[in-house]
Amino acid sequence: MARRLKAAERRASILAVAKVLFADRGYHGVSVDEIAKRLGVSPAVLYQHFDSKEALYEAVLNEIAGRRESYVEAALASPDDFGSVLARMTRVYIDSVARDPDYLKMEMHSVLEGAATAQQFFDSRWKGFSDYIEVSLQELAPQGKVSKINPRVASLMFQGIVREALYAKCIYHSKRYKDLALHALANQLIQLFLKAIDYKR
Amino acid sequence: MARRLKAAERRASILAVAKVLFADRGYHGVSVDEIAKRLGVSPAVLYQHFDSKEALYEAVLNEIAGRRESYVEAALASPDDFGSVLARMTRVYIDSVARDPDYLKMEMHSVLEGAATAQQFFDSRWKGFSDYIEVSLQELAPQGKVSKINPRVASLMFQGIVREALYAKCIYHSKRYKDLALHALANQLIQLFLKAIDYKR
DNA sequence: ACTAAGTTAATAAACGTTCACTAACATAAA
DNA sequence: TTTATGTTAGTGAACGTTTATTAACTTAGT
Repeated sequence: MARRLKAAERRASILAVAKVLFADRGYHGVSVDEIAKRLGVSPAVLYQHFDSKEALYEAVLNEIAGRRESYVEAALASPDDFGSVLARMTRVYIDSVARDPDYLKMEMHSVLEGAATAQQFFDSRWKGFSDYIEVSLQELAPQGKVSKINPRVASLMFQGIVREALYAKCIYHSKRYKDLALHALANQLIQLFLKAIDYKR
Repeated sequence: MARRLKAAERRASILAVAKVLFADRGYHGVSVDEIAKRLGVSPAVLYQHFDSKEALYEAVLNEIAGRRESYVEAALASPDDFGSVLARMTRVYIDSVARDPDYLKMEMHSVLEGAATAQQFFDSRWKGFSDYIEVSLQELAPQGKVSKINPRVASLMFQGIVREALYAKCIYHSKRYKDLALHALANQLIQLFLKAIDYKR
C-alpha cells in the first residue's frame, strides 16, 4: 500500500493534508490518526517529520501565515493613482484567498486561539493594505484628494469590508450574495470605500 | 465541598461556566472534566442536566444565538432620520457585544464549524441591521437622499465594518487602535459609511 | 548490503460517560 | 417536636475508547 516517498515529498504531503483538516476543524478537532489515515500511512510516520502534533500544527500555521503575499509589490510595480492601485491590490488578494480559502479559516482559528501567529497573519497579509492606505491618505489629504480622516480608521474600514466579502463568499457561502460574483462584489465595495474617503483622482 | 444548588441554579451555573470556556477554546478544546473542576463539582453532575457534552454545547450555542437583540426596536422606537437611527442601533449593538464578547467568539466558532447555528446567529444579531439598511436604501434612493447602489452590497459593507471594529477592540485587542475608544471608532466608521452611500438627511 | 521509509505493536494518559452510593433536604405521621 | 420516609444533589471510582507518542521490527531502493 502507500507509495513510498522521499522525505521532502512526504513532509510536504503531510503538511498539505494537515492544512485542510486543521483549517476545517481546528487543532483539537483533528487527530494524528486521522491525518495519517488520509495519507494512507501509519501515524508513526508523522513523527519522523515532526516532533509532535503541536509542532506539525505550528508548521502548517507558519507555512500559511508566512507565505507573504506579493500583492503589494505586484500592484505598485506599475504605478498608478491610489484608486487603481488599491483595486489591483485587492484583486490579487481576493484571488489568492479564493484559490486557497484554508488560509482564511486558519487565520480565524489562530485569532480565536489567541495564538501569537495571529499577529504574523496580519503582518504578512493585511499589513500591506493598511500601510498602503495609511501612507497614501497621509499623502493625499494635504492635496485635497481625500477628506481629512483618521487613516488608521480608514484602513480598518477597508480591511473589514474585504474580510466580510471573503467570509460571505468563501467561508460562509452565504446565499444572500450568490448572484454576485466575488470580483463584482469587490469592485462595488472598492468604489464605496473610495467614496467614503472622498477620493478624487 | 461544592455548595448544594437547586436544579435550575446548577443548570444556569453550568451554562455560564461552559460558555466562557467554549468561547475561549471551542468545543474540542474543553473537556467535561475541566468544566466540572471549574464548578467545583464532579463531572457526573453535568449529566444530570445535559444528555451529553454535545447537548451542553448546543445549549450554550442556542442560549447565545437565540438571545435576540432588541437594538432594532430600541432604535426605531423614537423615529428619526436614517443616519441617526443607524447610529443608535449600532451603539446599542456594540454595547451588547462589549458587555459580553463571548458572543462574538461563539459566533466565529459556529461559522468555522459550519454549524447550522451560524444562520441563527446572523438572524438574531445581524439581520436587523441588514434589513433596516436595505429597506431604508430602497426607500431613500428614489428621493435622492442616497446614491443608487445595491442595498445588499451596502449592508454587507456595514456589517463588515462593524464586525472588524468589534474584532479589533473586543477579541483581537489590537494595539493599533488602543488610543481609540470603541464608541469613537464606531462613530467615525458610521460617518464614513454614510458618506460612502452618499447620504443626505 | 546499507540506508531510508514505513509498519506493527505497545504505552500511558485523557477522554466522555455511567454506576453504585451517600449526604442534605423536604415533608408528613407520630 | 421529633421521627420516619422519600427525594434531590452530589461523589468518586471505574468503564471502554481514543488520544499522542515511542520502540522494535520489516521492507524497498540504490
